[in-house]
Amino acid sequence: MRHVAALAGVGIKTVSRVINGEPNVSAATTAKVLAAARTLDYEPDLQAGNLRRADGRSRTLGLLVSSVDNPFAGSMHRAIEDAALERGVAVFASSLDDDPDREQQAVSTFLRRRVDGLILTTVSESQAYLAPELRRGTPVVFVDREPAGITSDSVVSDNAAGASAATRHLLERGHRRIAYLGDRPNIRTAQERRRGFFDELGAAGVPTRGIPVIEGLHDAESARHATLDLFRGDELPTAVFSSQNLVTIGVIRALRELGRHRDTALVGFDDVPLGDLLDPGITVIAQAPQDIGRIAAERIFARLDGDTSPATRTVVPTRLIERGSGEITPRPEG
Amino acid sequence: MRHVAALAGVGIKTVSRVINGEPNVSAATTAKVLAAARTLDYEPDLQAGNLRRADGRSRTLGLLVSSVDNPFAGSMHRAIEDAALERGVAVFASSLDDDPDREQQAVSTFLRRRVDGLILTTVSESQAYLAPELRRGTPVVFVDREPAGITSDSVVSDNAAGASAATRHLLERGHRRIAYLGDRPNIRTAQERRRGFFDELGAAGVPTRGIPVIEGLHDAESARHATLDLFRGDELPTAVFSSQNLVTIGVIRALRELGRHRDTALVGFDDVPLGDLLDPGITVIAQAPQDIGRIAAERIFARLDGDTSPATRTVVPTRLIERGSGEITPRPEG
DNA sequence: ATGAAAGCGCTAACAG
DNA sequence: CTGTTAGCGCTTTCAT
Repeated sequence: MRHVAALAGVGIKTVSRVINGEPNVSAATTAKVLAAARTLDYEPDLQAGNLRRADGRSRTLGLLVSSVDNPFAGSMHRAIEDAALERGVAVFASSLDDDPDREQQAVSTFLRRRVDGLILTTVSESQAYLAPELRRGTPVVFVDREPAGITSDSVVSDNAAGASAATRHLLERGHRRIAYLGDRPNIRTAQERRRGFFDELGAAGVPTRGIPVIEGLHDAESARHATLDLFRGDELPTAVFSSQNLVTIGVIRALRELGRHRDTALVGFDDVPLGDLLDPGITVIAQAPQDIGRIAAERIFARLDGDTSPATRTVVPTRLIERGSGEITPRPEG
Repeated sequence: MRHVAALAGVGIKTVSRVINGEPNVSAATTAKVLAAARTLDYEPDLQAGNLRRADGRSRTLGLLVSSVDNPFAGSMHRAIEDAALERGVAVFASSLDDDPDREQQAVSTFLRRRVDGLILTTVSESQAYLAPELRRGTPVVFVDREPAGITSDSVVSDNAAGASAATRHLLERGHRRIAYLGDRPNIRTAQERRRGFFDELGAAGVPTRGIPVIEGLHDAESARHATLDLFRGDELPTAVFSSQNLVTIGVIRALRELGRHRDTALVGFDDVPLGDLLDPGITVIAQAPQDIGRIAAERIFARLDGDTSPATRTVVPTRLIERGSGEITPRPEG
């Protein structure tokens, strides 16, 4: 900046004014400065500026997700990025791999970089460690999973209602032996889905004793194995509810291997890529990751713009998409 | 930091030493400082430190891809993030949507934030605008697409060889009327794939006059329409080569609608999610986005570590995965 | 082993 | 309209 000022033959502050488009600079001076900046390939240093700037904002956001390599996270990320771009805000992303230690480390890393806000899919038991930062005024929005041990804005799918809808869908088609294949039970989202499932069975008066429940599934392979095991017993389920997209994929693989994909109903929570092209098509409770991301970004920016109202909890509805697998009726013999 | 120093009753520099783990601080002092930092919830400001730090590094990388909401980009992103994490480097990601203006804007934004290096899937005709930055010593690695108008490290798939392999695969099964459905022809990657396709036809002595070629396809919908149009004519192709994953998806949809997915062969460039579960399974030329990302990150860090050897061009091999759609033989009548 | 002073590139506050 | 001075939070250099 000094160099530009020297080359343009003006004061350093004038350069600052031109770069930031502040008023009260003559057109001639502006032109001179711009020319000098161009010949020197000058790029202003945003970080240095933010050090002194009144609002102290870095125009930066931190996003923590299970993995950036995951369709759900990717959609959310994209929506957040688009909202951020409009405000000249850049986004850091970090993958957590369901590791609580990594969550705290990543949060700390972002805080050191003075992100203006944090959007996170938490994986730790409690996010109380964020309290001091929150008190300091850094907005934090929880997406997909609600916070524990702390109060802050959250944007989540209607997990219980979605799971209920899926279960009802299967019950209405006559299924009674519906297997529940779930994620790790310490994840609140998984608990909600489980609750929705059992509440609906209860409402229908279906005894839950005989219901096969397998939990702790975290990827397609473990879900595949669990499904294969499940079908080794007698009293086979006539339908499966899977609580997460990777689990759904594992179930699909297993049912195919067993040759049971045409006579066993399946409804999965969260959409599956190309689910409409499979045979049968996969009936799912689709979430709206784009909406979740967009709303989360809106919350962050509202907070940054001074909104100090109490923490909000936004529930984004899910949608049942019938594609075939969920409309299979029970085998006559059970 | 001043506050911490005051609370601990030491000089500000001592705090700096403790935080950065520098030697020559007594254990007692270290403990005092750490305690003070904890009670004040102190997080060092990385940006402020970098302002004065000798190497002037921000420990930050910029990644530019078509869209963070895209399986290929997601895999690459993840691999880069993992490599960066080991070195305490955070990653900014930005989606370009094939918009050259957006590319330059995003690059500029990242430069202003003083990223230590840039990894980009370029969409502009020429990247000559990066020359000054390159001269200044910022490493730039091009991924998936090679640079034009500038020389720098690049990591790309073997596009021509992959397309050749796909074409050979179809020729060997007796196909002669193979339709080519391609991306925008101004993309170098698309050109390479096209070249591989026609080279292989030429090598086999197949006349290229009658070969249906449709280009300029950028998403699944446009590809679907193009395929539907293609099958409205007479002299239907017996096989299709699609040059990109979204195009492949569009072709699959169209073939299904036409009821031709079992008698028309299809090989797609780039893998398709769940391609193994479709019926028929989708034969593809799979790329290795994780490898590309990993190698790109390695290049960046090697440059940052002082490697000044000439620009390298790393070609990552592709792999033909047979799943059924590519092994369909021509209809008897043609 | 510790601290004081200077300065990184910039913006804020206040002159001229 | 333009320039000067101070200082953001930290690291460097040099002294103690």
